[in-house]
Amino acid sequence: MKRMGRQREKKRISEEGLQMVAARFRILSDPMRLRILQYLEAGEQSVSAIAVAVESTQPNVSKHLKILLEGGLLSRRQDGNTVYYAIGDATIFALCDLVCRNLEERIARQVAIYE
Amino acid sequence: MKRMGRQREKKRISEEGLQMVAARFRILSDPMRLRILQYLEAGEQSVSAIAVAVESTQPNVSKHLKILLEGGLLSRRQDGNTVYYAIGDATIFALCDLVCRNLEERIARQVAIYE
DNA sequence: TGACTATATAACTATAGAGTTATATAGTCA
DNA sequence: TGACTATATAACTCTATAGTTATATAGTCA
Repeated sequence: MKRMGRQREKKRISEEGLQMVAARFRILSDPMRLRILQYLEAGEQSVSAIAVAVESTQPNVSKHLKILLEGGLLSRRQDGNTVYYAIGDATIFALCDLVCRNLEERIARQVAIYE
Repeated sequence: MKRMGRQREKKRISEEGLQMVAARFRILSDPMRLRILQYLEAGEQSVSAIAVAVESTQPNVSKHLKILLEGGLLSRRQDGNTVYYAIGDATIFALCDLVCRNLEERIARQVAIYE
């Protein structure tokens, strides 16, 4: 017998819930944002450092950081003139790992066809 | 000592890999597609049945089904005149569960602030 | 064959959003 | 204060895509 929490156990997700889930996936559906997240996996970084690392412009990176921050995926810390962003929700890496593993399997299966 | 597979163990993801991951997230970033997936969780269904269930038009549903099929998330089976789609990759439900759990926690935390 | 049904596709509209350039904001330091 | 730096925002362009309507395709059955 499982834990029978308030939800879980094969319940439908409400329309509002589906929109929230879709919005979360949408945040992760941009390569630039994934690059930023991957870069921040090592620890917090300033905006300008991130811009250099992901090879984009500062305004573009700021915009993406805002999206990630408002999505709750990052945290923000200001020290004097510079602003540091860091991973605020490590769950995303579990998500990405799932997707990566899955894609690897699919590719492996495709390759297997030709062997 | 862990399994030391070909990849894994904190490796960077290539630019191409990031684009594939982003594309996968993009497929899941639409509420209508999530509705379709949720409906199909119970088992395979015809296009017209899906259209009714998700309250959309047949052409619109067909388009989304194509996206999901090409993304490898669905399988397709034709029987005479009607076409049945089914979940082709159950991993997506693990993904959605992760996101849902996460959102629930976030909401719970927000609520807690006001108690 | 022709009438009918189920699904797919084409063409179009409307909107969202990624990137750019220019500028505003806000902090530091002389 | 003014010069300088770091970040945020505004305004714009361009592209992608969700949804619609109309039509094409392909299967069934008389």
